[in-house]
Parts: sequence; structure tokens; C-alpha cells
Amino acid sequence: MAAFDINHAGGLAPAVPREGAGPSPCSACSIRNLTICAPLNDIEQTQMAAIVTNIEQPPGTPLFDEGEPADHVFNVTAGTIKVYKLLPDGRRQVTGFLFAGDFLGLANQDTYAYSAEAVTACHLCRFPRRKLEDLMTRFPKVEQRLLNIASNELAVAQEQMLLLGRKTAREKIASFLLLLAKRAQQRGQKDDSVSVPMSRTDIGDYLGLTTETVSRTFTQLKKANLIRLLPNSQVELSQRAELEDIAGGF
Amino acid sequence: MAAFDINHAGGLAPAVPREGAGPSPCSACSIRNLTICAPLNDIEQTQMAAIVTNIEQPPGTPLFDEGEPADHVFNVTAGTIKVYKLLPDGRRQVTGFLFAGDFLGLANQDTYAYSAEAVTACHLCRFPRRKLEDLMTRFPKVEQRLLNIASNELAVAQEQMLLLGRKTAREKIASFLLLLAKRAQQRGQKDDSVSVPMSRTDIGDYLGLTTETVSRTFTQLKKANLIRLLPNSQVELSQRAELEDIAGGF
DNA sequence: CCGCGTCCTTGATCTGGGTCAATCCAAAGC
DNA sequence: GCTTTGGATTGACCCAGATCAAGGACGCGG
Repeated sequence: MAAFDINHAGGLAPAVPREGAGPSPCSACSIRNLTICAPLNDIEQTQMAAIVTNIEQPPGTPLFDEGEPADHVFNVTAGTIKVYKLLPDGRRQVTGFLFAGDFLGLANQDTYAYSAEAVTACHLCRFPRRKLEDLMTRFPKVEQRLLNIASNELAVAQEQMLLLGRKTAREKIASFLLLLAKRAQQRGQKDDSVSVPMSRTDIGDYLGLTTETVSRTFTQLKKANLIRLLPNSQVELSQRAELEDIAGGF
Repeated sequence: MAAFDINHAGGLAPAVPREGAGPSPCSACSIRNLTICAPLNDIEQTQMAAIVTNIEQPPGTPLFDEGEPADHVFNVTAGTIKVYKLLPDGRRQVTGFLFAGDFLGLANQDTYAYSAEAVTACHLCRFPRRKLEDLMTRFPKVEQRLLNIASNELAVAQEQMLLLGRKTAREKIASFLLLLAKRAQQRGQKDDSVSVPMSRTDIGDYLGLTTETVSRTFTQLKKANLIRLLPNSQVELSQRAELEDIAGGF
């Protein structure tokens, strides 16, 4: 089916609507309960499916860039996306990593306020923004869901500000690993080890650190027997409770 | 009318609904076009006014604390509020300052995800959350407005992450002053000088710096003739263009 | 007008994380 | 197998901003 490995995490069934697979191609979507489609019944879902395009995004390719006209919104169905902002001299801040079920592209201006790029190979549902807006006035449930998603993201953003402004490198890395673990759990993956598909540079740009500091902090946590670095970018969280303490600033 | 000076900025007419002042006390509200009430007509506005309580908040007093049941949402009508998160050892991250017109208290959990405290004397409209939710299902316009506000705040939060993660102290202070100026302009205030009602500590906690560094950076910008520190916590932005360059990371 | 408390500023010193510079290592190709 | 290549790691050194420590200024109550 899928011609290439979508996700290091593995084991995830392709959540993509297959063309003509039934009355609503989305009914087979394994992550539907995580997305904006969650509150819709079958008939409504079909109308949603009518405006959606399924796209594939190879690793390292841009989905859109900051400043481009914000014509589409997206829903990640498989893979990992990073979103980031740049300063003129190239300094970068990754403002988030997105996984299967995450929504992307909310903008109240007519241009994107940030850039988005595939970290791993990704599948996404793409909605024309205008048409989704039309659909939202018809289905206020979707708008409610979107408001929920937005306020959730706001809470996450505030947590991230606390991290960026006030946490040490050690606390940042611990928080990051636990966040990945929590997100993976939400998607129903095993939690004995976390997939860390992004580069040290991406992690640094997410946490306000350099690659070197990220690397050093990983080794430091490894030497303290709090984590183990496994093959295939897997990280085992050996002492979850202690990591939680570090991440929480205790 | 108002017994005490609401705002260092001065010149702002009390935006508070006075009891029994007319068919809809909110119709006199000078900042209505900034708030969630903006899209409502007179009749709808009256229904909104029926669930609202006007409250006063003396400087330095808490509005609510992180973890408390999130029973109310608020709209600032005058003054300055700070919202922040704490770590167990007392490290603080101020995630935002709120001014007249700003909305506050959005939460998708049943508890507040952050604390809020008056910086200056404040007036706010308080809505019981449950009742506002009922009202939103009746007036989808309000829900739309709220989604707009939320996505706007998200964009602001991402900008702040860029600041916290990747900007220097100098760039942070320049960005901060310009943000205050922009917000003041939105509220229709003169823009030759900005009111900076919050303490150096609050500014530091907002920008991920210490008071000392904030203070030193202010003097540094002053010596470079980019700003002037005036009485009454006013700051004159003498070289706006150059400040913009610094803030933007050029 | 004085005294007091709070915040702000300034100075001296320290340090966590940045910078610069080699390796190291593993996957991909030959 | 060997080489290439792009991260990842590690080491040596540096510096922006933190920390520690005085003063200074200003608003407020008496």
C-alpha cells in the first residue's frame, strides 16, 4: 500500500482516505477522533471529504513558507511536520512539531505566519481554506472543534514560553522527551520508548539551544541512566518519574 | 466618575457599563469594537449585558490562579493585567500583558492554565463561562469572533517564542517597546511615547531576562539615543525605525 | 519636610550555554 | 570490502547575561 515507511514509529495503519473506497473515504481514517472531523456524522463527513485532497510530503520538503497566501489548511494523517519562524540572519525558532491528527494552517491573516516542512515522509489532508470556512458556517460543530483545538494550542504555547524563558537545558530536554512520549501515547503508541525523528538542530531550534548543547545534554542524561539512546532514533525513558521531576523544575 | 486613575496612559474614558444607564449599558462602551461583543447588534448586546458583571481590580491583586476552576472569562475594559506561569521554585514566565479590549480566561480544561494579576488598577467585564458558552451556541458570531481572537493570540505566542528562544536582550527590549506602542495605537492612544506601567521584574519575566539586564538594556538604548525615559513610566521611542530594525533582528 | 519602603540602577564577578574546531559514526553508494 | 557524506559527539575556550552586592531615586504616609 504505502510505498515507503511513513514513520519511524511504525505500526500505524495508513490513515489516508483512499479514493472511492466507500461512501465516505474518511470513515476508514484511524485518527479521525483526533481531528476536526471528529464531531461529524457520516453524511456531514462525506461533504467534508468532497473538499479534501490527500497529499504526500517527502522528508525535508516545504509545505508552505511564512508570508505565502494562506489558501489551505491541513490535517496531518501520518509522519512528522515542523513549523518554524526565521529571523533575517537565519536564526530559527521551531514553534512546534506536528504528528498524525494535528491540525495546521490556522491563520487570521491572509498569509501564513510561519513556515512548515516535513521532517519525515508525511501524508496530509488538504482543505481549501475558503471552502472549509463555508463548511464551518454550515457545521458550527466544526468551528467549535477548531476553537477547542486553538485554545489547546494556546495552552501548549504558554507552556513552551515557560520552557524557553525559564528552564535550563537539562529541564528543556527532559520536557521535550516527555512531550514526545505524551503525544505518542495520545496516538496510541507504545510508551516504553519514544521515536525522536527530528535532527539535533531541529530540537535545538525548538528548545532555544544549539545542537552541541542538545547533544551534550542527551549524553549527560544517558550517563545519569535516565535515558538510553537506541537505534533508529528511538529513546528509552528509563526513569520516567525522575525525568518528570527534572522537566517540572523540581 | 471613576474614583481613581485607571491607567497611566490616561485620557481613556471609563469604558465600563454603568448600571441602568440605558437600554444596553454596553452601548456606551468605548472599546466595544475591540472585544467579543463587536459583532453583536443592540438586542443581542443586551442579552450579553444580562450575564455580565463589572468588576474592579486594584493594582497587585490576583484575578485568579493557575489550577483554580475556570468558572469565568473576562474582558479588560481599563488597566493592565499580567498573566503568568510559575515553576515550583518560583521562577516565573509572564506569558502576556493584557490591556483594554483584551479577552482573558479561555480554557478548554476546567481549570485555568495560568495565573492572572492586575498590574495597574483595572476594570473588567466578567462572564460566567457556562452562560457565555450557552450564548455562543445562540450567537455563532461570538464563537467566530472568539476563534479569531484565539488564532490571533496563537500568532502572537509564536512571535513570542521566537523572541524567547532566539533574540538577544537588546532585541527583546526593542521588540517589547514596539509591541507596547502597537497595542497602545490599537487602542487609539498617542504614539509619541509609550506607557510602561509594569515593573522591571515583570518585564524580565516576560522576556526571559533578569531585572538587572532589563535595566542595563534600557540605559544602553537610552545612551544610544534610541529611547528617552520620561516621568510616570513613559518611554519615548525617539528612533522608531532603528528600533524596528533591532527588534526584527537586522 | 522627613523617613521609609520599594523599585531601579550600576558595578564586580561568575557561569551556563554558545562558539569554534576536530573527530566520530552510520547509512548509502560504488 | 572501501569511500563518501551528513549528522552527532566531544573538547577547548569564550561571552552574554546571571548573580551577588551596593547605592540611588522616587513616591507616599505621617
